[in-house]
Amino acid sequence: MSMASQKSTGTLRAESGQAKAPRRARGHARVASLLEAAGTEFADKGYDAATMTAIAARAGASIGSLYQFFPTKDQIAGALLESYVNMLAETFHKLREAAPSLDVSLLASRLTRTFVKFRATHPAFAALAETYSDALPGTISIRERLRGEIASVLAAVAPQLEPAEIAVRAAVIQQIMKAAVAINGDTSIASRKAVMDELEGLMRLYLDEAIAVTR
Amino acid sequence: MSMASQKSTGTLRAESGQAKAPRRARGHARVASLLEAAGTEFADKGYDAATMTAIAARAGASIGSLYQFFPTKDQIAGALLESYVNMLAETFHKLREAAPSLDVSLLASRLTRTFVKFRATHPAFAALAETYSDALPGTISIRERLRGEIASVLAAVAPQLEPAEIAVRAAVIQQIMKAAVAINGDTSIASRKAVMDELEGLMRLYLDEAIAVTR
Amino acid sequence: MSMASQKSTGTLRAESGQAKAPRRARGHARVASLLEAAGTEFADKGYDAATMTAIAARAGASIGSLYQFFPTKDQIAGALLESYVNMLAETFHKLREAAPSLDVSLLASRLTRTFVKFRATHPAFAALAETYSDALPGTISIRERLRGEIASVLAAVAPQLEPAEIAVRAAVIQQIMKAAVAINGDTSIASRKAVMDELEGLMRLYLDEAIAVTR
Amino acid sequence: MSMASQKSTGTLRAESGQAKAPRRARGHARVASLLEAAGTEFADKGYDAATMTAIAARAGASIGSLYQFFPTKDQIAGALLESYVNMLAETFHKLREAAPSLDVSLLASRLTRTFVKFRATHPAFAALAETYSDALPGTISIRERLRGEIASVLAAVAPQLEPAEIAVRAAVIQQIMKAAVAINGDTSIASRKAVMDELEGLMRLYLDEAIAVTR
DNA sequence: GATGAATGAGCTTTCATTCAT
DNA sequence: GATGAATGAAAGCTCATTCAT
Repeated sequence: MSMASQKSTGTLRAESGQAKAPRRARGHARVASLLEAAGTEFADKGYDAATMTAIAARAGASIGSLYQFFPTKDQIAGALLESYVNMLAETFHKLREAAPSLDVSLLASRLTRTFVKFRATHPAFAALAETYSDALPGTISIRERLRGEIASVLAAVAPQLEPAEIAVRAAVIQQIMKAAVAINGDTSIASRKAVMDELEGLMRLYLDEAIAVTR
Repeated sequence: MSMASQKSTGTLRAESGQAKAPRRARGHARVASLLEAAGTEFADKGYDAATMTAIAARAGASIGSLYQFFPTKDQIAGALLESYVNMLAETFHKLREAAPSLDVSLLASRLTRTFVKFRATHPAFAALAETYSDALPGTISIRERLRGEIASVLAAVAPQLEPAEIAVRAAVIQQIMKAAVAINGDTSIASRKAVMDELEGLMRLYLDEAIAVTR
Repeated sequence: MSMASQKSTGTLRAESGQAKAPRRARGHARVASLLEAAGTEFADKGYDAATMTAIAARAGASIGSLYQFFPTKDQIAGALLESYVNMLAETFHKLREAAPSLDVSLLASRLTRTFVKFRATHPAFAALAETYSDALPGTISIRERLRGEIASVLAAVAPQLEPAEIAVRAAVIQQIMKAAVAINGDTSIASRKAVMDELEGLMRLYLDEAIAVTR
Repeated sequence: MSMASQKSTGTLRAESGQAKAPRRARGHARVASLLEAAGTEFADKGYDAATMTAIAARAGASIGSLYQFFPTKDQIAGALLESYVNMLAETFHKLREAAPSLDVSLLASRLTRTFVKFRATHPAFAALAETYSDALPGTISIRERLRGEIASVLAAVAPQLEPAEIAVRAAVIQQIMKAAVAINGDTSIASRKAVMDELEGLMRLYLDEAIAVTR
């Protein structure tokens, strides 16, 4: 088992100095194709079972080339995860801007489907987010960061809420979003569509309550 | 990475014939201590990083002895997971029996805390449930089985609901229960207590709606 | 480069818990043959260039078998070195007992040739002693230990000397012994025999002085 | 282990054509800084553990630039070592000129400290000298060359000695000089100062004998 | 049944060296 | 000449599993 195995050590990205940045056009292309390859590999196999060799092979690169830019398995996973989080943050920013002019039920729908859609497009996200679920001490975890984004969307539609109240509700909303992903990926559920609608209804209910709360 | 790694092979518990049952009291004690050792090892390291050698060592047994009872890593994990699921089923059975005489808010509280408590007592459960989240074709997954248990509790308090309706609602309730676990284990949340209460409120709301739906 | 590389880290045998002791006859045989193989490999290639794979191959063992008993390269080197040091200590003990009844020139000869002979019989000793020349903090280095042995021989023939005086002279004697090894192994010296004699003369001179010093 | 590792291959400096000489001032500065960087890297890590990449980095040069001037690791080590040997030769030349007018005890002191001082100023010397201790067939080893220098100093103060006699004594003196380095670097010796003095005394004794021998 | 030795495929990582720009 | 990307053999080490005693 590698040192990077998430539960065997608490260190994780502790030592992960940033992956060496490419300084040439060729390098940029390589990094991009390596990240993409890593994405498919992690999605296919999960973090632990994914191998550096396989990632390099998928990218059509030599193992040495992979290590040139990502000196550890942790680091390529970290880089990938960071890009995912940034994309998600971007999505949330847009949602925050659109939110005030949005019908509550539409907002509920958007929120409920944000993670679901993202996961469909970037299937490695779940595997990595799970592996890197705990933050380093002194760091902000992915979960925490995304919760902050949700909070800012919520603040945009329910400005009258206290920050503490927003934080609590953002945490709940985040869980509903995650639940939607779980449901969506659970092939053992006969009527997934119905459950998804139910979840969306719950989200709407919950948002309504938040918005109406002090009115 | 091991060949047994869940995602790297499609085999999983495929070959898992039942772990050989011990014939004598001596054997039962061994099996029990091996399972316990596996539990702490999996909880500490996660499925992938846990090693058969470490499990045997924790149980004070030799590696050969471990393999006598559990011929693969999969099988000891499977046996452990099964025992956990049985314990949970037992909990749900009790809850189902108590449910009709329970206040809705009390039932909400019980449900919300069932997984939370169980995870506190059996920390390996989460690690294994995650690893073995997907069922073998033709098998029933853990998730599915637990959802069935939840459904039966729900049926006990809302007998007027159609089976399909119950199935959908059970799926949602299961997600709220999982959310509770997530919240409870997320140290990055400032006011975990408040979020837990909020979640319990949501559960109550949802149960109320179910029970009242056609009345 | 390995973490065990002597100069890149100050740690060396720091983490080297003792190599796992064999508990079966077969294991003992294996350990013996592995140590012997390691001896020839280290002698041939030096510590850094020696490979674990080559050691296992020389012993006719699988790489796994080697690691069963010696979990790191450091540890097999350490075990080997320790056995060498013990053999040398034994030699010194015998010399100490014989010393009082020995002619000074004979003692000089014996001392001068002790390391030379040992190195001829155990060619890996030099390579390892060099690599592990620095002691861990709180540990006693090989050099130090052997110096102690020399001191005890000296004390046996010059009992009137103060301990501090003995320590100083033991250090010098040790250097002459090492010099003898160097000379003996230096093929670029035309008249090695003559130089060896010269060195032996120097040793005799130095011993004489020590013995006569306060008489 | 690298292919260049000295003991693993018989090649050594065999292929070491001279490192390409730079044509311009710019190049000279580069070479100088590369050599200096190599010096600190070898001193820090030892020959094996030192990496070409690290040397280039220390010099603020690219790896390609390093290889432009020193096409192999062997060659940069060789060039460095040669510069060291030349410096030492220079020191010996001066000593030879001063020797006739020097008190024997002063000469003893100078000789004893020559290597000690040099090593303090050029800590990589020891690491490299060790690595390249054996000469290529047909070549003259460093040790041999320095022994020649010592011989010429000795000849300056003891002109009546036969060349063969001088060669033998030079070999012994060289060993005492090396012993001084060893003592000086051995932190496990309580009274290093006393041992150094003792060694100097031995050197004086030995020189006296040489000078007086046929007078 | 218990024990612990044996196995070897496979993993992550390193680094001297080469090459295209 | 400088740069940094590319390469891949090879190293140390792990661990599920098998087998002889």
